[in-house]
Order: sequence, then C-alpha cells, then structure tokens
Amino acid sequence: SVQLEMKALWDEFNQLGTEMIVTKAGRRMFPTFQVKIFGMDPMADYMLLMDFVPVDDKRYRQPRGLRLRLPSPPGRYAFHSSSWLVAGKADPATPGRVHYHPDSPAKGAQWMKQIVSFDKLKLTNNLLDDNGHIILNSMHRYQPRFHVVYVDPRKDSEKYAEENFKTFVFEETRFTAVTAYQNHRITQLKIASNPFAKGFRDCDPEDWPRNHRPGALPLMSAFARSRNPVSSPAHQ
Amino acid sequence: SVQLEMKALWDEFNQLGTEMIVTKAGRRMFPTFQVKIFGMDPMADYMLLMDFVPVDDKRYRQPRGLRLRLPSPPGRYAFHSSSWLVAGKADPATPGRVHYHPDSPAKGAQWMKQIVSFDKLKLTNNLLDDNGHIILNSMHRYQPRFHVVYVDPRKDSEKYAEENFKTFVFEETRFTAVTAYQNHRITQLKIASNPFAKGFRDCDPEDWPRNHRPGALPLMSAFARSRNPVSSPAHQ
DNA sequence: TTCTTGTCACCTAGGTGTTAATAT
DNA sequence: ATATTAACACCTAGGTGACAAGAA
Repeated sequence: SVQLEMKALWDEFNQLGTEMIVTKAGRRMFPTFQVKIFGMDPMADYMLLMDFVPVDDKRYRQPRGLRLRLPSPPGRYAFHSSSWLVAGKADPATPGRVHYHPDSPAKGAQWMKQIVSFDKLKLTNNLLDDNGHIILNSMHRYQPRFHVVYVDPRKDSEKYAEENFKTFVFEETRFTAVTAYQNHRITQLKIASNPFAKGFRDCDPEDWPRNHRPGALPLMSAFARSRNPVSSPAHQ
Repeated sequence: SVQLEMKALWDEFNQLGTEMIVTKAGRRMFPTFQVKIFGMDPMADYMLLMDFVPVDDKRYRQPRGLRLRLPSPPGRYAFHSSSWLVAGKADPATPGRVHYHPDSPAKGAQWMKQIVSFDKLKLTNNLLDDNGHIILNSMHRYQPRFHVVYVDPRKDSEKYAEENFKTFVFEETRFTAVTAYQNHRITQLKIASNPFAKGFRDCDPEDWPRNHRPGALPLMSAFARSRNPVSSPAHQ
C-alpha cells in the first residue's frame, strides 16, 4: 500500500484548483509528489515510476474580461480568475512519457525505509524535449499516477507483466498545466509553502513553516490580508 | 579494467605532495576520485566501493621553525614548508570504514556508460563519526583503493567471495590527511583548479579552466608570480 | 486578448580556503 | 610551537515567481 506525503498541503492546493508551471527547460512540481510505501518484499527488486494522464478531453481558458489589477503593491499582481471556461476539445495528445524514479531498480527494503520523493521529475511543454522530461499541454488538466513494478526474476517474466505491477492514483494531486499562474490564490499558496519562493513573501518570516499545523489555515495568512478576487470580481 | 579520470591533475598534485582536508563534519576530496570502467558484464550486478589504507606506519609533522609569512597580501598567507618530518609511529588505526558508491548495486551497463564519480565521499577526523564518513588520522598518509564487487547470483556465493572482486590502486592519488594545508603550493593548486574556491583566485578569471591544456603548467600561474617558499626558506 | 517566452532578483543548499581563537 | 576548531565571506548550482516583451 502507498501513502501520499504532505496530503494536507495537496488538499489545500486541490481545493483552490492546483496549477503546475510548465516551461521549455522543464519545471519541477510543487508540492513534490512523495509517498511512503508499505508491504513490499524487502528482498525483491522494484521499479518505481510516474506518468500523467489527461483528466478529460478539454482545453481550458480564462474567462473574458475577468482580469483585474490590484493597486496595493503598485501594479505588482495581475489577478486572474480562479474559474475556468472550457475552450474546446483537447489539443493532440503529447508523447506519453514516463518518469522512472532515479533509484530504480532497488530492493523493497530500500524503498520502504524512507519517503520516496519524485523531486527530479520535471514538466515541460516542449514537444521536442530531449531531456526526458514529462511533456504536457498547457491549459489542460492532468492526473499524476504512481506505478510500482515488481522485477520478476523468472525467465519468462514478460508473460506475467499484467500481475507484476500496481498503480496508485491520488485524486488530490490533479492539476492544470499552465505557463503562468492563472489563480492568484494558487500563486500565494506556492509562495507561502515553497522554500524556494521565500523571496516573494511579505508576511511574518517566522511563522512558516515552523509554526504550521494542519487545519489551522495558516498558509493563506499572507493572502487573507488582501482582497479576494473571486468574491469581488471587477470588469476592466 | 579501470581508467583514472583527471589523471593529469592528480599527477600535478602528487608531484607537490597531495593534501586532503579532514574536518569533524566531513570534507570532500579534491580532486574527486573518478574512474571510467571497461569490461564488465553489462547484465550483471556490481557494487563499487572505496577504502583508504595507510601508506606507512608513520606520523608526520612540519619542520621546526621553517614557517614564514609573505607580506604581499598583508599577512594573508601563513606559508608552511613543503617538506615533512617523521614525527614517530602512527597513531592507533582508525575504524577501517568503506564507502559504497551510492548507486550500488547497479548493472555493468549502467556503470560503464558514464564516468563513475565518488563525489559524495567525505573524509573526517572524528573517531565517533556517525554519518558513515571515512575516518582518517590527520598528519598520516593514505592510499585510496577502488574495489569492484561482482554480485554473485548463486546461492552459495559466499564461497566465491575471493574471486568475485577486483581491487584497483592508483598511486598518484595518495595524499596526506591534514586539518589545515601545510604546503602553500597545494593550497594554490586547489584554489586554481577547484571551482568552489574561485573566490580566492587573484589571477585572470578567464584563463581557467577554459584554456587549460595538459602539460602547459597553467595551474600554477597564480603561484608562479610569488616566491617559492621551498627554494627560499626563512627562519623566523 | 490571451497565452508564452526569456531574463531577472532572490532564495535554498552546500562546497571553498581564510582567519582568529582554542587546544594540545 | 604546532595542530585543531568554528565562524565567515565567497563561490557553484539550481529552484522560485515577477515582469516585460513577444507570439498567436
């Protein structure tokens, strides 16, 4: 069995509608997909991998004229809407790549003795990418999937391929691929929770992440002080 | 067979008497021990590891009163001698630890397809170290050794332990463990060739390492401009 | 108008020798 | 006197969103 790490954070993002940046050079996911694994044969070899499947066959876009610009830090934030419109049918599918965890293959004991982190996985929108990154269409929704493959030592292992792997799906890790954040609340939550974005925080530098307790909604403390663009949209 | 990478650089250090810093927290080696491997069975599993054996049973020290201090950058360098005196018999042997390459075990094909780098290996003088670092005695000389272990799939593989590994020794990688550099020419060569020490270079920032050609003695360009403390020692 | 790209300042994370203080 | 330690400035290496300019 598999347990998703940082589930509380994933839930918080998912509630807002998670967005993941895709770039030509490749961008990591945040939150990082991390799991704890139980019940493997400690002595057997396993491959761990991830892939991404479209949630639907739709292309999305931002609603017309719902953008607004807040004056507070002068012209700093271009607020986008948190709602999405269906823009039509999905673009042609991207090459269905797969990301093997770099430690693969390894013994079950090795995988189980600590959290498995897919922090080397990168997302790109470059259809011609030759760095082995995951290729996604911007403005489309994706579901990450996690696969465990048992390395069968038998000579005719191909025959048993069907029974030698297991797939795990965590719906709270769904996201929309974007080239720039569309929902400002997502941006703020990323800034509040990703250490690499610390430079953009304007709130108490002490409170995060040291004082973080699940359920206390502390992540949005930075955003709570500003206006909510969803509840008070404005035409330009 | 195994080929030492950066052999020219190792030779240059070895000619001066290589020194490696040991610290309580653990210090990487520079140059890094890196090899190219040939002739493995591409489908078989191997473990790669290193250990360090004393070159002799002596303890070394700096000659009495041979230190000098150059005025050029005011009081910046405490020049030590490049010669060593035998200070007596070696201290009690340190725990004979071994460093497994973190990718171990892996297939021969994996090991051979690129340079194998031991850049995670760290040296410490802390006898109570619990980070798995290599423990060495300061002021003692050591010979790094590289071992390739074939992972025998047979049930009674223990019986064949003797024939299932091969050891490679490169004498040009010998060094003296120190807590502070003793030979200023070693310091200068480290500064000239280690990218992380770039902040201490005072020579043409363009010339290294882009223009480096083996045999042209360009590494010492920074040092060549200053006096040679070996050929002109001074009493204090 | 909407989306994408490239550059940037600002971070995290950690590898250097220097230096002054301390230990032996 | 010699050897070790710990704090430090200065690097490498690379992950952030902001922003202005460009593309569709």
